[in-house]
Amino acid sequence: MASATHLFPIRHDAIPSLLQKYGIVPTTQRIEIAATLLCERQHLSADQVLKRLTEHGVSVSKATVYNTLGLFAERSLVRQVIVDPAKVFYDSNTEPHHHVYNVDDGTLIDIDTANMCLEQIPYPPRGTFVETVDIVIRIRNTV
Amino acid sequence: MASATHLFPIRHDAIPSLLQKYGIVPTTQRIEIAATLLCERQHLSADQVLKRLTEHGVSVSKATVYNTLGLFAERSLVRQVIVDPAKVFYDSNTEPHHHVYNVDDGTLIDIDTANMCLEQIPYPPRGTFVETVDIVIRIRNTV
DNA sequence: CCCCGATTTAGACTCCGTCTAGTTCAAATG
DNA sequence: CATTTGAACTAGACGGAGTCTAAATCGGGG
Ligand SMILES: [Mn+2]
Ligand SMILES: [Mn+2]
Ligand SMILES: [Zn+2]
Ligand SMILES: [Zn+2]
Repeated sequence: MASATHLFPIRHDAIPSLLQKYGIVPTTQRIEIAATLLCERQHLSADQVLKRLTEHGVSVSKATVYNTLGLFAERSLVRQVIVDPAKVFYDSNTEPHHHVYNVDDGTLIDIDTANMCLEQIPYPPRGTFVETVDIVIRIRNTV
Repeated sequence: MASATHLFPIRHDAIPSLLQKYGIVPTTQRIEIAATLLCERQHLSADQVLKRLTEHGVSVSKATVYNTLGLFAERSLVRQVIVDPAKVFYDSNTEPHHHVYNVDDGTLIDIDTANMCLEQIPYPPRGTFVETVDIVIRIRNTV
C-alpha cells in the first residue's frame, strides 16, 4: 500500500489501478471523484469537488463525495489540510510540503520543505506517535 | 495596544485595565468572558467558554461570546488556534509558541519555540505580509 | 434624570459535515 | 443467462458551529 508518490498529471485511465494500489475498490463514483481532485496539484474542499462533478454532468451524491474524500485521506491517497475554520481542504499533493494560506482571499499554496529546516521537535507523550507536522504560514493582503 | 505579554494567573480585578490596554471597552460581559479564558494558560472553544459561564451562573448570550472572542483575537489579546475542522480554539497564551494536537482525544498542548529552529521561510508574495507561522504536530494514540 | 450610541440579546438562519434507512450495483455463483 | 448478496450509493433529514438581524438594554456624559 502506497509506495512512491504518483506524478502529475494523472491520466483518467490510470486512476482505477491507482485506487487499487491504495487498497480502495475503484467504483464508478470513486474514479470520478479521484479524477476531479487528482488531475493536478490542487487544494479543493468537498463542496468544490461536488460542484465540479455536477458542472461536468457527473451526478454523485453529497454523502458519497464526503465519504470518499474521507476514505482517500484515511488511505493516504490525498491529504487533509486544516487551515480554514469553515472547511477542510483536500490536497492532491501527498509529498511532504507545507502551506501558505492567504487569510483574506482563501488562497492556499504549497511550499517546498527544501531549505526549511525544522529541528528539535519534542518527543510525543507516551502512548502516542507523531502523525504529521504541519507548518502553515498565514499571510494577509496589505491595505 | 499590546506591549509586554501579561502573566498568569491574571486576577479578576486586573481585567478591566487589561482590556483597556488592548483598546477594548471593558463591559460586564467582556470582563466575564476574559476572566473565564484568561484565568490560566488554556485553549477553549467559544462553546466551552459559554458553558463555563453558564455553569458559574453568569448569563451571557451566545452571540456575545462569539463576537467577544472574535474581538479579543482581532485585538491580539488572545490567539485563535485552527487545528480541528469542527471548531476554533481560543488560546490565552499569546507568547510565541506552537502546538501538539492529539487527533484522537482532542487534547491541545503548547510547546515552546525554544530550540525549535525554523529557517528559510520563503518571502510572502508581493502585496502580502506574514501574519503568523503556525506549527502543529498532530499525534495519535497507539492502538 | 435623560439621552443616545454602543452593546447585548433571542432566536432565526446558514453552512459544512454526518447519519440513516432504503435502493442500486456489480461481481460471483449456479 | 438468471440469481444472489453484500458493498456502495443515495436522498434527505439531521446536528453543531458560527453568523445575522432587529429589537431591547445599558451606562456614562450632559
Ligand atoms: Mn470549484
Ligand atoms: Mn468546559
Ligand atoms: Zn498542498
Ligand atoms: Zn497555545
